[in-house]
Amino acid sequence: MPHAHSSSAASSGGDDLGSTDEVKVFKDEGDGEDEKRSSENLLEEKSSLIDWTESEEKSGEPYSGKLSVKSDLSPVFGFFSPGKFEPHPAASFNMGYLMAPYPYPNGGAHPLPVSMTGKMGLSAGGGLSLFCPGGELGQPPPAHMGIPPPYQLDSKLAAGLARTPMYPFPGGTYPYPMLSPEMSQVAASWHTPSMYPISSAASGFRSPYPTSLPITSSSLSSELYRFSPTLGGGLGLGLGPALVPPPHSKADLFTHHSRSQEKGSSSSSAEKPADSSASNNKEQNKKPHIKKPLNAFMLYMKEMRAKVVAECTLKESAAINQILGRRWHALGREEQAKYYELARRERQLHMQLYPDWSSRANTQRGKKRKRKQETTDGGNNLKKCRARYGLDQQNQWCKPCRRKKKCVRYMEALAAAAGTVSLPMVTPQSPCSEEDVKLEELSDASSDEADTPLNSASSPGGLSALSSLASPASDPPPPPRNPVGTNPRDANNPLSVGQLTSQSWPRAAQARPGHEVISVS
DNA sequence: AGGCCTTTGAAGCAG
DNA sequence: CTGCTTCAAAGGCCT
Repeated sequence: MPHAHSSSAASSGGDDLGSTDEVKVFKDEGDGEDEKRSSENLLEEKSSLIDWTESEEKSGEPYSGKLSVKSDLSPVFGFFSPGKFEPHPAASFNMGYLMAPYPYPNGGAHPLPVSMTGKMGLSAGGGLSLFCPGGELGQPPPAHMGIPPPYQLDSKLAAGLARTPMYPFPGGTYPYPMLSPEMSQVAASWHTPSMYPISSAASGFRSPYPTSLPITSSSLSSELYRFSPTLGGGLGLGLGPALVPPPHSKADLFTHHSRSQEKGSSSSSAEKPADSSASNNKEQNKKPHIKKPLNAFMLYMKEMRAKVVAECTLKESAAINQILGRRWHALGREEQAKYYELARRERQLHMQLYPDWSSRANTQRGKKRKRKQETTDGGNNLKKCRARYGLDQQNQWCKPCRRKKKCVRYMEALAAAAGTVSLPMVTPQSPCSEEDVKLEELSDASSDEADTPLNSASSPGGLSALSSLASPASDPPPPPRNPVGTNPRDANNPLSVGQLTSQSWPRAAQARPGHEVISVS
């Protein structure tokens, strides 16, 4: 492992093995009305403290742990939504593999009020509501309950690194709160606690892996639980509904419940393949649909969606996702690291559960393939719009051009040539909350920094290209976000299954449409 | 009823 | 190797 944080780092990046970290409780100190609606729930759920104890990492047994439930305190695992914790056989366990220390009891239900964001963070110190509420900035929570960030980002880098903005904002700047000196300090020291309740429906995390056992609430049964790699219950991976009963049958293993699948149908997804057999061929029906594991951003969205929905009146996911995308970029790197780590575990678990699964199977599924994106014209079409209307009339561009934000490349290329990075073009998204307004204000105030090339790296890969420049030699080197290491199936992958290292960052400088990283050379 | 929108990241495929 | 495409979640909107 070329980087300092190999598997050993996973055991030292904040949580000593064998030690027990007491979960810091993030509690809303505010007294607004917002608390009212969940105060009762909060009180009720301040009944447990979950301590996560990691046992020593062993080869082939990368993650075994023990979860113990205490009383009197409501746990908040950083961004992990705590909630009512039902004592479960898995509350104390020692699983052999990939058991994530993220108890997500109650399906991710969160004891803290949703709409408190308006008065936390920002109002307190001009910071983000994403950050510590109530001014409790003194001590960060455990990194991610035993999962150290891939590496410790030095504060300077954390302060300076912003990613290429994906969204237009008033003033042509991107609201990177991290650019604020205050926020840089916060970012360097804090993990974002998830302070918001997540409705059970939208809650926490879906159960991407087979679930079948009806728990208590039928409406929640498919959402709250996910099964463990051992299929014997216990803590599920990461975020989601952690307590997962063993599936009844193998068929259950391949049953995915998701809102999208259940959309418009009262039948579960498990039944759906048979229902839609008319349109699907038999082969496809035989093969249950195994969904892709959620990536880091998806996990983040899952957690934060309810919060944004609560803050905003709008419920359209498209708009919500835009906001979440902004916040994702505004998120500190350590925060993101947690999600990357979780996503990595998701993939590992998924791989363990479905060794033969390939995403190709999903793309070739009976479902009507989504329309191809401008393949007929190829990339030329994108250039046509730009050439046709120019950058100043991007509203004239065709949808795909705008959607793919090809202009970003163009603009970034120009900016790179000029030594600065300009903004991407996207349909404007007005902020829905005070927080977002503040985000924009912050970005305006710090637009100069934001426009520096250093801050233009896309997340998170873009950071890699720049981090070395930004970080002094004495700083811990970032993990090599090399392409090789990202695919656990890759034989060369240092993070192959069975290993758990701190390396969790995605490919370096992965070029994405509209999210291109400008290499600084 | 089902696709679209919208986001980021992962993975697969084509050239 | 690079770039493109699809899918993962979500829910209102649109056809």
